[in-house]
Amino acid sequence: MVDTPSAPPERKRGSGVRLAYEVLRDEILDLTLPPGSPVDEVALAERFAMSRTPIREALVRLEGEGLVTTLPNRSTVVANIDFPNLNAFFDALTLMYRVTTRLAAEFHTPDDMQNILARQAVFARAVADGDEQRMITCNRDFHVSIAEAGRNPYYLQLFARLLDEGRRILRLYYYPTFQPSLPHPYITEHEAIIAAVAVRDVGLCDRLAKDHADQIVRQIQDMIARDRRQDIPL
Amino acid sequence: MVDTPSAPPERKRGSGVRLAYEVLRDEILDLTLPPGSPVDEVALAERFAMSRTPIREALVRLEGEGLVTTLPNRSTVVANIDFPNLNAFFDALTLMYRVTTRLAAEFHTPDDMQNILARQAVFARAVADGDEQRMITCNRDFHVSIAEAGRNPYYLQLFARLLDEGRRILRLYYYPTFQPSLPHPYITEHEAIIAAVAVRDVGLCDRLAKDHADQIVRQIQDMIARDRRQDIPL
DNA sequence: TGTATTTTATTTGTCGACAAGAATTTTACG
DNA sequence: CGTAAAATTCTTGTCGACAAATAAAATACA
Repeated sequence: MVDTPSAPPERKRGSGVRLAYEVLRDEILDLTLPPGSPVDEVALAERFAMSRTPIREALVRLEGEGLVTTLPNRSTVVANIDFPNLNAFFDALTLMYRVTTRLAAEFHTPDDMQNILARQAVFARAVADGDEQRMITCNRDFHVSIAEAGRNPYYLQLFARLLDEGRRILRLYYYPTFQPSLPHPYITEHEAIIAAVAVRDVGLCDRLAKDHADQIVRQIQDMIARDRRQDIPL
Repeated sequence: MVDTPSAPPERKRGSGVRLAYEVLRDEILDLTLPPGSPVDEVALAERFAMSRTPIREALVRLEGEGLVTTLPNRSTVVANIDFPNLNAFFDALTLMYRVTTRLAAEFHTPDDMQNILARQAVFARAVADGDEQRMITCNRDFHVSIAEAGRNPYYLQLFARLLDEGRRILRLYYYPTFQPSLPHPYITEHEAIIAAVAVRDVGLCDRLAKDHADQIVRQIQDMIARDRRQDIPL
């Protein structure tokens, strides 16, 4: 570890919690920190070269978002993925796809459309590169940008949380299903959604969002089913 | 203030944050701490007879729920009610009423029904007593119990947050609209919802929940409109 | 007297340390 | 050799203190 041993705190005041929060959050969603793994405060404090106090505040924030679970007086662990309630997740995810896209059709501004198009371009590049990781996060960012155009912070927050949880699930079960050279179905679906939002066709947005969500849900379910078959050798 | 001056910390370890969190949360939703009022860490530390550290962790939690806003390196204040986006609030609230009641019809167990009936009884008692405060919180608890029966933690969390925000808004604008001796419309509406949930009539639940939500939204809008007319003397 | 600048004061963000509680290991005893 | 009790280690929850950043007050100056 080549860090600066004698350096005084080379970090801006107040940025400590955010740093720890963002890094931990990313590592949890990446599964770099797999579900159930213990989160040691002192180890993190050493790693980020800061005291335990900002680490704890970052953990409190992560607990509020359901990404870690704190056992009182015992260790805090990375939250498990709630498989028993997976259909609740699918249900909420589908609904949020629909309502955010509908609202985007109603309330988007020209700036929103530019933002959405930019995200879609980044996503398309990730698909072209065949980079699964970036595909997942860019897909998330694309739909978040649509939700932002819908201007409902309550939906936006829940939707973002659901998309993040989906990121964990996808990363856990991902198998390369699509040939990278063929046009990715998400690309064309995204383009259809963009067009429907642009012309403010609420009904069409609802249908397209539902189809998109259903496809993603089906994809995840297929991956899980395939995985389960391997797991259970009765 | 009759507190124990020389007493050593007469409080269980680990209960400090929860105590501060719950009290502050209640006072914010009560408008005992009105929106925009500053939250002084040292004053709270003295008041709760604890160090600033647990106070800060409670504030981080509250910030995660959007109940306080932290200006970096500056004071943290009780979050304002977002009037410009009030229709976003109404939209989300109505949707959550609908989906949670629908899911309750699908998935409720006998225990859930008992719980729901108990909450309704408590609510009815608050109505009979004409206690507006308890009416608001008991109404919240009633709908939360329905959402719990729906078994979707994502909806439950958002719904609870929306109902809490509604508690603040109602407390801000409440005028006694109903004669306490007459049967309160919410009572009969609740009873209709309970019956529809019990017989698992999803469609009826959806309609009743929507009507109920619409009525609450209209009530709030009326109160705000009445208030605005007084405020603006052009 | 009004404005700009320095000084003071207040409040936050962070730190190191200590004590309580739980998990683990060691010891005692059958 | 196995089980129960005691001691130890380890991690967390809390505390008091210090320094940075901001706000407020005081001072200088036109």
